[in-house]
Amino acid sequence: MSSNRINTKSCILEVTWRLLESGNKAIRMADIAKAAGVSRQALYLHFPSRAELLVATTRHIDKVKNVDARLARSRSASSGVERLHAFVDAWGGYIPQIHGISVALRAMRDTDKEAAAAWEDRMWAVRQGCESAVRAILEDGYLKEGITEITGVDLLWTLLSVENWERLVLECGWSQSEYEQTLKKIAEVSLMSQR
Amino acid sequence: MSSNRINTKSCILEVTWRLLESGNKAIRMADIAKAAGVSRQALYLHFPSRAELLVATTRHIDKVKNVDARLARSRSASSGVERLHAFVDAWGGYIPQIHGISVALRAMRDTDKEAAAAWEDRMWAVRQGCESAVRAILEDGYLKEGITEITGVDLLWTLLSVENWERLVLECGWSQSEYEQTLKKIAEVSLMSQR
DNA sequence: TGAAATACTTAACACTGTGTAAAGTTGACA
DNA sequence: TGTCAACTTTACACAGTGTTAAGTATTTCA
Repeated sequence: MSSNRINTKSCILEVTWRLLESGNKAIRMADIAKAAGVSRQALYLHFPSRAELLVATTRHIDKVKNVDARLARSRSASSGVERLHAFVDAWGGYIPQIHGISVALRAMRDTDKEAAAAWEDRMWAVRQGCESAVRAILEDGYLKEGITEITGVDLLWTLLSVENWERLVLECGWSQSEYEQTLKKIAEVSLMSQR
Repeated sequence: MSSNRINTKSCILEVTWRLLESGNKAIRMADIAKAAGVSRQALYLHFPSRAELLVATTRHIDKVKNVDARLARSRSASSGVERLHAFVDAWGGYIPQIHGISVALRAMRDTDKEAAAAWEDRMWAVRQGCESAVRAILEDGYLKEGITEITGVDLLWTLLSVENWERLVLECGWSQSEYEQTLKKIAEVSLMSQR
């Protein structure tokens, strides 16, 4: 694991990612160091704190998984409903990839400002995606009566939360495609006027 | 605060409740002790651990707020849709009351078995409520095609999560009645066949 | 060849918060 | 008067994060 001198920093990021994704909550700095084959103190040579290591790990994952490209694809859809579907696919499909790190980041939110800011930032990006989907529906003239643009965004953003994915997929045992299909349907009937 | 000798234990429970509800996360044993006017060690004379103090506090709140009576009322409704509405009112209206303690309990879930079990227990009770609402809809013959009893329960249970309430009410700034009305509507269009 | 820089290691310690342990105080009650 | 219950005070163990300082090995470059 030490891969002598061939970029210890990215080795640490990879290992952190792997450990967090392993499902074991309560990953400590010592665990990461051990798995990366470096001393615990070496982690602090590369990252000032646990929170910043986690934040750097999310950025690393985003880069590897190319989240921008995923989300961009949803923006190219023409109609509102297509855009909605594409966004649910893009973000909903991304959640399982970042689930481990998201658990760790959320757990630190209460005590650590860095972590809180990083998570909020991430959620803000998701909200942007919701916003453009809802706006597309609005422009098509299909936004349900009684729903404003803002409440529609609030609603879609809430439906697509990581916590809801966790509950349905991890706790209730839904498959990823059941999750995606059902969320598309619920988003539709909640936001769009039916005909 | 010390209310000399007039039941220190319930004084501790009250103070714990008040502190958790104050919105400040990161309430420590020392904070509770100070607010209750006893030494930190006195807490351990009444409660074996922080987790068990929190669990006892939830039980105390349930007793004071009479959660059983609240939920029982929803069971007396005759039609499925009435039952659904009554349950959203009952549980949705209860969430703000237990929000503080729920944050603390969820934060401990990862590291403490007691806390995890207590929260799961609570969520199981909510799920029961969802179950009887969905079953009533099913018996009325109004359960949406493509939705089984179980997936319906999963869905309603997810919609009514504390996390969704937090997002809509605390983050998005919805009023409690907006929350309740909208959730009733979404539950309806998601679970019931429209006519 | 040798000095300096880089990337670590080892070891020790400060700090926070939980939980344990033991000895001392106070008031009620019999 | 003695004893019990309900505390208090003090001290410490333990885990995990983060800091500090001194030492080592390898590369770089003058």
